[in-house]
Amino acid sequence: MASITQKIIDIEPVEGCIASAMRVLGRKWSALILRDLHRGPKRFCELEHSIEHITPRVLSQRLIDLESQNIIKLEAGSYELTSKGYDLIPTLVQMASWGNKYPS
Amino acid sequence: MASITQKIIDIEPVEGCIASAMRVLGRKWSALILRDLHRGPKRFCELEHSIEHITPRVLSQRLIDLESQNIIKLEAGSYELTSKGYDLIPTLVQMASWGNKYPS
DNA sequence: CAGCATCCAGAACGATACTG
DNA sequence: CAGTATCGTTCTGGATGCTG
Repeated sequence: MASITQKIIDIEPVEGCIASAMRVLGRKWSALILRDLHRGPKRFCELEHSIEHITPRVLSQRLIDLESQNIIKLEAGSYELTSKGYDLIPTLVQMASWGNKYPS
Repeated sequence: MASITQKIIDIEPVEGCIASAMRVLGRKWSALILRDLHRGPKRFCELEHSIEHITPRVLSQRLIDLESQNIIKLEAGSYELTSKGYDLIPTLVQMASWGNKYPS
């Protein structure tokens, strides 16, 4: 009982907050970039190689998006997660576990 | 240390799983519809009224999407979450809590 | 009430080629 | 290496009006 109530309370007033997360994660490749950077800093070309099929144009766009939202930062030629970006990892884990339970 | 390693292991092999979740949550209004249905079954016009600014066309599209993915089902004139849809709530809560911590 | 049909504007993405 | 420039397509969603 309490847990269901809790969930409602958690979500109820914060639809804008869900939208905030979606602004970060809602575009193609974003989650993959975060997953990659979660393992450690990477340079542009490293990301380009580890994320199959992404084009430099889109990678560049996504990196600019994420940087402008302070999810990642460019440090000495490498991109790395900020703490704000790192805090998104639990959400990614949660999504992955759902996707794992219900493969499509 | 262990927790970081754990996270990497959780995410590493399942990029397709994150994509699965994004196919559900990645469209506009989807999260709001799930949040609403999480409180209980609702009819078309109830959703239409509780979700401000959504047009019937888009609501209809989203409902069809979600139903075809077995996230919701139509039961006696009302839409309700399936267990698959209900299992998405923790992700929504996680996203909301992130968005709450970092308001945009 | 519960949608569906049309039309349209803009965003998002992909392919390819090019530059400092 | 680290991107940027151009071009074209597809995808999305908003506006509006109609139907059983």
